[in-house]
Amino acid sequence: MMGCLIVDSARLLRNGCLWQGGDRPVQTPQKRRKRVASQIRYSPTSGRADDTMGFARERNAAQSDGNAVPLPVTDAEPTVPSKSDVDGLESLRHRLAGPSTTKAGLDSSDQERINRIIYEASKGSKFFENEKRKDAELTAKIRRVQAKLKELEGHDLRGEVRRADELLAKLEQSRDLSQCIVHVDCDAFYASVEELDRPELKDIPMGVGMGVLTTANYHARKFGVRSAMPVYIAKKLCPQLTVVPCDFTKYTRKSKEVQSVIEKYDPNFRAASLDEAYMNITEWCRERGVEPEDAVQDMRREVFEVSRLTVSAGIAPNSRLAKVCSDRNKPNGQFRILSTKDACLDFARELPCRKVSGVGRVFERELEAVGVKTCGDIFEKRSILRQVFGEKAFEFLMEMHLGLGSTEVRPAESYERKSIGTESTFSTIFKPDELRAKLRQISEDLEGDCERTQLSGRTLHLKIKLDTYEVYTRQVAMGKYIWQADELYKHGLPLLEREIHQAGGNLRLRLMGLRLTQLGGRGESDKVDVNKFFGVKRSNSDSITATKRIRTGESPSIDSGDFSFEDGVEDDLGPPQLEELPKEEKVEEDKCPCPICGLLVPADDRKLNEHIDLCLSRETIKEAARGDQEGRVEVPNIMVKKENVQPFGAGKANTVGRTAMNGNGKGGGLNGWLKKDKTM
DNA sequence: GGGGGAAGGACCC
DNA sequence: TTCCAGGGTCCTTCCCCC
Repeated sequence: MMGCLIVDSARLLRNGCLWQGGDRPVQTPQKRRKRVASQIRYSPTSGRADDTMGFARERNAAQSDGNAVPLPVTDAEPTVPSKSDVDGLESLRHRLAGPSTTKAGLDSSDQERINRIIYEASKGSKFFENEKRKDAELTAKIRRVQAKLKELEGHDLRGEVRRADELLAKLEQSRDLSQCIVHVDCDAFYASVEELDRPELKDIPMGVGMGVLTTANYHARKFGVRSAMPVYIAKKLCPQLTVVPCDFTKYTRKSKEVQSVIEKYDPNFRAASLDEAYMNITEWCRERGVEPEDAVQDMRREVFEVSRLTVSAGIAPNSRLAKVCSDRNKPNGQFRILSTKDACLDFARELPCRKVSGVGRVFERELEAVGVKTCGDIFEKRSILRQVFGEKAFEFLMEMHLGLGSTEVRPAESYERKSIGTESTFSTIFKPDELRAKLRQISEDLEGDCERTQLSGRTLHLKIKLDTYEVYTRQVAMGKYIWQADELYKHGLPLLEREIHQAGGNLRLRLMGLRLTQLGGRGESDKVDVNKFFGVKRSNSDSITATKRIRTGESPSIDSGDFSFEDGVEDDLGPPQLEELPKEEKVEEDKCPCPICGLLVPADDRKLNEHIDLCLSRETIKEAARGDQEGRVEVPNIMVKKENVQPFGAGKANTVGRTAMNGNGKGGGLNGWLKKDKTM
C-alpha cells in the first residue's frame, strides 16, 4: 500500500509541478490527477501486500548499487520475495520483454532468463521507471477488473448469458465458408533481404535496425533478440550479434518482386505492409480445379524463384484465422484450416487469445484476470465479458470464440486514410528556442509528406514525449485545410508554447511530432467543413459509414462528410465560415442583412449578390440533402467525392474493443500507401 | 442526455 | 560506455455545450 502511494504520489507531484496553475483550459492534467486519485482509491486495502512494494524495493536496490557492475542474472532475485513481490516483478519483467514475445522463433528460447536479462539491462533508466509506472497502472486496472468480477458474482447473470447466446447465434448465421483467404508473410523479411546481399550473414545471429531493431534473423531470435528491441539490450542477450542498418529502398524493391507473384493469384490482393499480404484465391482455385494447399504451395515456390525469399502462408475461410495460421509453420511453411464450421471452432478452441491480432499484452492480462486464456474459454465466461470489457470488446470476443473474421480482401488503395504525421526522437532538449526550432523542422518534414501525398488536414495534433517518457498530445481544430510548413508551424506553436509555459520554461523533451487529421485533398486546402456550413452535425461513426460506402460502392450522401464543394461555391459562406477563420482573418467592414438568410454580409453590391446567389443555391442543396436523407433523390452534382481514397487502417473499420483488428491486416504499412503503389 | 472535441492508450507493423 | 522508433488505426473516457 505504501509503495503504491509512494509511486502515485510521486506522479501527482510530478504532474502538479509540470502542470502548475491548475486552472488551465486543457483537460488532461486534471483528468490524469483524477485517474491517479482513482488508482489510489483502488489500491488494495485488504492487507494484501501491494505489488508496488516490490517496485519500491527495486528502486532502493537500484539506488544502492548505483555504479555497480550489473549482477549476474541469477543474483537478481529479491532475497525473500513475497508472492506479491514476485508477481509484481514478473509482471514488470514481462512488460519489459516487449510486445513481440509471441513472435515465431522465440518459442524455444528461455523466455524467463531473457526477461531477467532485459530487466537488469534496463533497470534504473528513465525508460524503466516509466514502464514501472505503466505496469503499476495496469496492475491497478487488473484489480478493478477483478473487483468488477467479484461484484458481478452476486448478480443474476441469466440475462447476460441470453444476450451472449443471441449474439453467438446471430454471428453463426453470418458465417461465410465460401471464401478461401490466404495470409502471406515473408520470413524475417528485412533480415532475409540483407542476407541475400551478404550471404555470410545467413549463418550468424543478425539484426536490422539503428538504435532499435526492426527485425532479427532466426539465429538471433534463438537468443531472445526480437524486433523493437534496443540494440544495446540485444547485444547483452547475444554479444556476437551483427547489426546492419535499414535500407528501405532495397526492401521496397524486393517487396514488389514478391507482389508480382501474388498478384497473379489475386489481382485484388491487399498489401498489409512491405512483408505481408492478404489474398483471396477462391476464384483461382475454382477456375483451375486445384486445391488451396497446392495453389499456395505453387505460389510460395514461385515467390522463391523470383525473389529468393521464403514466405509462410496461412489458409483459412477468413482473414483473422488466416493470419494466425501463417504463424503456425513459420518459417517457410503453410497451414490450412478447412472451410467447415467444425474446423474453425476446433481451431479457435485451443487458440491462445494472445495469438489473435488485436489482443496485445494489456488485453491478454485483463483476459487472464477473468480466467480467459484461450478463445475456447470465452464461452464459459460469456456472462461477465460485456459488463467487464464493454460492448465492442464483447462482440470481438464472441467473434474470436467462433473463429470468425472478414472474408473480403480488397486492395489497400481502396481504403481511406485518416491521418498523416511525422515525429522524431532526439537527445533531450529543453531550451525554448531549440524546442521551437525542432517544431519548425518537423513542420517542414510534414509539409514534405503532405506534398508527396497531396493531402492536407483540418485538425493539427502536437505530440510530445518528456524525457521521462510520458507522452502527451494536444490538438487544435483549424477550421481550414492546411499543409504548408508555415501554417503547420503557426498553428502548432501556440500548443507548444502553452506546454513550455505550463512547465515553467523547463519542458524537457525527447520526442516531438505533428499529425494532421480530418484529411482532405489539396483542392480542399481553403475549404470549410460542409457539415458546419449546413449546420449538419457529424457523428462519430461518419468515418466508418463513409468507408463502408466506399466498400459497398454506395454514393456519398450529404450527411456523411465524404464530399466537398467545388471551387468557387464556398467563397462566401456566411457566418459558419467566419466563425472558423482565425481572428486576424475576419474582416470588419460595412454590412447589411441578407434578404434570404438575414445574416450580415458585406454591403458591397457584387459581394451581396454573390451571397444571395449562394444562399439560394444553399436552400436548393438543403432540399436535395433532405431528399437524400430520405432516400428519395440522388446527391446533387455540386458534391464531389474525395479523391484521396487511401487505405484506412488495413481493415480496422471493423475493429472492436482495444483496436482489435478483424484479422484483416496491419496497423501500419504506410510505406506502400505513401508511394501510391501496392506493397506487401 | 446525447453529440462531439480533446486526450490518452492499446494495438499493428 | 552507451540506455528503447515511427508510421498508422481505432476505442474509451472525460467534459462541455445544446
